[in-house]
Formats: sequence, C-alpha cells, structure tokens
Amino acid sequence: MSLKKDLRLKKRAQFLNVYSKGKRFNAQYLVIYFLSGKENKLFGFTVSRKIGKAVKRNRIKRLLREIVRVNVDSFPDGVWYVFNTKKIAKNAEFKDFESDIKKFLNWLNEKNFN
RNA sequence: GAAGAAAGGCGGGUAAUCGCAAAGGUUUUAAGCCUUUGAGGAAAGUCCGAACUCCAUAGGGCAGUGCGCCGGGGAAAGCCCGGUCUCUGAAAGGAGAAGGAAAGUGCCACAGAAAAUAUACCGCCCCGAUGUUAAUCGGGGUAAGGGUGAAAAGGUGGGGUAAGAGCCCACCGCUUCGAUGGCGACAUCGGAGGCAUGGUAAACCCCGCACGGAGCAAGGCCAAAUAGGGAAGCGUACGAGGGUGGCCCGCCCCAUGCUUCCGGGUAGGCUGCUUGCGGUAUCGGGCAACCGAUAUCCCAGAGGAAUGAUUACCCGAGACAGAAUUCGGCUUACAGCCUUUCUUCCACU
RNA sequence: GUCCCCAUCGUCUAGCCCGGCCUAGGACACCGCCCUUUCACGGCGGCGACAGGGGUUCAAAUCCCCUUGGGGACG
Repeated sequence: MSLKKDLRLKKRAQFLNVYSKGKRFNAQYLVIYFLSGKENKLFGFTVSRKIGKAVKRNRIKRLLREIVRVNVDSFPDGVWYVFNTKKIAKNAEFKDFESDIKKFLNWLNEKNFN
C-alpha cells in the first residue's frame, strides 16, 4: 500500500456516513465525496466491479493511493474523503487521475478563500 | 529445409529515487531507524475429492445422488499412469460417463405394407376359371428386386428352384465350445451351429461400488451500550412439543420444583492463520504414474484487504491474469520463446 | 470469500419434468391494410426469440458437460 493504514477509512459505516452527510465533487473520471468537521484526516477508495476484473481494480486503487500519498499535505485537515471511480475510468492513466485530483484541490482552495 | 504431432519448461531484465505489509533486531511512550521476506501456472471457475471445525452417537432401513473396460498408483476423487477395445487421421498421433437391451417396462415422430408376437403395397412364380391373345378374377407359394426411412430381421458371391429362401456351399460377421498366450480386459487358432440377438439405459430401470449434514462469514476466546435473565446439578410427569439430516426407527433435550453459581450475548477486538500428505538436490526401484533413502531449506499471511509510481538503458517491446483456512485434481483463459523425441514430404551425400 | 438460483421475440410469458406433432404458441408493443369524416376500439396480415460451444441420440428449446452473462443468501 502506498498510503499508511492510519490514514484510511476502514468501516462500512464510515463510508456510508460520508455518502449520506458529505458533499460531492464531480471530476472527469472520479466522484469525490468529502465530509468535514472530523477530528482527523482519512481517505477511502472504492472501485466498482463494473470497471473490470480484480487486476484492473487493484491497479486503479494503487494509482489513486499513490497520488494521495504524494499530495497528502495539500488536503485540508479534519475531513474524510472517499474516491469513487466512474465507468469511463476503465482506460484512464496515472496522469488522468492526477489532473482530476489537482482540480479538486484547487476547487477546495477557492471555496475556502471565498 | 518445409508441414505436423507429443512431452516438459519460461512467462521481460538491470539500475536509481520515493513508498506499502509482515517478521526479527534496536533506541524505546507513541513512533522512528536497520535487516530480511513479500502473488500464479492458472492465484480464476467453484466442477470433484480430502484435511480441519461444529452439528445429536453419526447406528439400522427406505429414498436420493454419483460413479462404472482391465491392471497399477494414490488419503481420496467426475484423479493420474500403463494396457485392451471402438471411432478417427496418410502417419506420428488424437478422442471415448466403454457394465447389462437373450430381468422387465416405455419410446421409435413423418414416411412406409410392416418399427419388433413380423408383415406383404408395387412385384415375382404356380394352379384353377373366363378369354383368340392381352388381361381379369379366385386360391396358394415367396421375400430376391422396387419404393419408405436414421434403422427393414445376417452380408457378398455361387449353386439350387416354378419363383424364391442358410434350402445348400465358400468367405466375412454372429452365437457357442475348446486350446494357446496374458494377473486381467482381451487376442490368436481350431471345431460346431444355420442365424436366434433392431436401436435407445447422458429413458425408467437391473447389477456392483461409494456417500450423514453443514461449512473458516465453520468454530473458539475476550467483551462496551441496551435489556433483564442465564447456566449447572438433583427429582417428578408427559410423548402433545422441540432438536439445521429428504423420511421412518433409534437417539438427545424438557413443563415445573429444590439447591448452587454468575454468567450469556450485540457492536467491537483477539484467535483459527499458516510446518505441510511441504519444497529443492542426489541416489535407488518401477515402462510410467509413483514410492523409498540421504542431505538441505522455511518459502505471502492481509482484513475497505500489502507488490505501486517516476526515470534511464537493453531486447524479440512483454499474453491471460492478483493469494484470503489449507492441500490433491479437473476445467477454462493465455502474446511470445526455449528444450527433447517422433511422423510425412522434398533436396543433397 | 463460501453456498445457491436463473437465462425463450422489443417486454411479460407457455412449451422443458416425460426428446419428434416446434417451420417454437399467446398477450402487449411495432409495421401495413380494412372499418371511421378523423382518432380510439375492433378485424385481417406481417415482423420478431430457444445465451454461446461441445457431446449422447436417427432426431435436442427439452437429456449431459463446459463457458458466458444476470440475480440472491450469509457481515
């Protein structure tokens, strides 16, 4: 894993909490849910069976984790994040996910300044 | 050299930087640092078989399911190896759920005379009657030919006959008896019979063999909140109830009372969890599957789930694909490459 | 992960157990014609499917095996 275990969402209840109470950001290949007001910073990753078989799903999760690991300091504290993949992410590359996440971070910063 | 067949193996490599998981060591509150290890031949499908765990002791019967040539291997298997037979290919080879249809039952559409106690549509032949003939009618013989069908009651050839027919003969097939070889399936040879026994058992079924059920989300331990009960022992009574087997018998539990004890259990956590019918090498036995001996090694163990990213170079430019309790198989997917053996054809010596 | 179930026209289904009459029936939908001034209703006709591959059999939607695609239970 390219991201420490302490920084990951683990329980199904936590995921459901983010889905139901959190906000949503649509990018090209990703849908990012986030819920603020928490005491720590956690990340969760979800890849549907519709994307492909186990090898492909694992690869996408690893790519996402790597991007988050590199940019972990750019994410605001006290927020839980969940990354979902869209169906078109089947053929996406590392750079595609990277630009999506950069876009999300810029959007967050703008909101905070406003 | 070309085309092809079989068996076995490999499944990009090297380096740098940043990272992940486990184990060990170390400073030690957390955490950090160092070292080592870290997906497959199919990890897949979940199609068989086991180990392990629980269920009521896993017993008897019925039902049900699966398997089915012979010998060997294996813990077992819808498994493997060797052989037999049948089918198939020019050959090397390949394929086969391959017992029983002379125990019984069922089915065999359409077509056809007839689909299993055989029968007779067109025919062929004989006799009789009518008739010049042709032919028609009646009685009988026959199943060679035609036609139908997936399949027509041994096949081909000859003799024979009024026409025909295993009616007779030869060969082939079949049945049966014997001999020889083989552990055996079976094969070969010889004699006899004069043909009886259509197909279908991945139709019911018969014979033989095997099978109790569930599955690591099994099961065990610790244990918030909430709710108040739960467990053990003894005694009595009843088959009416309950207990996850498809059913029956058998088996186990018990309403309630008394005594003793404090535990049961959800969220959650820990465990089961990786040393095993283990791998590798050498030697020996065996055609082989496999077995034995010796030496040596420890080789993933997660739990929203670890192997990734970037860069550089090389080549033939990298397929199918990711462990989840563990093994033995089967099946399915798979770019390209290597090794060995064999078959056929062509060329040369 | 472990254990199960299902697959037939565009949609819902019958046939499968017990093979042949299946060139696979019906309803809704779609298309054309008739009826009506027109639409609807009604009538007639048409289009249209056995998930894929292999095996058993004379013959497979049906029996057997493999694959593919859906769905469910167990936290």
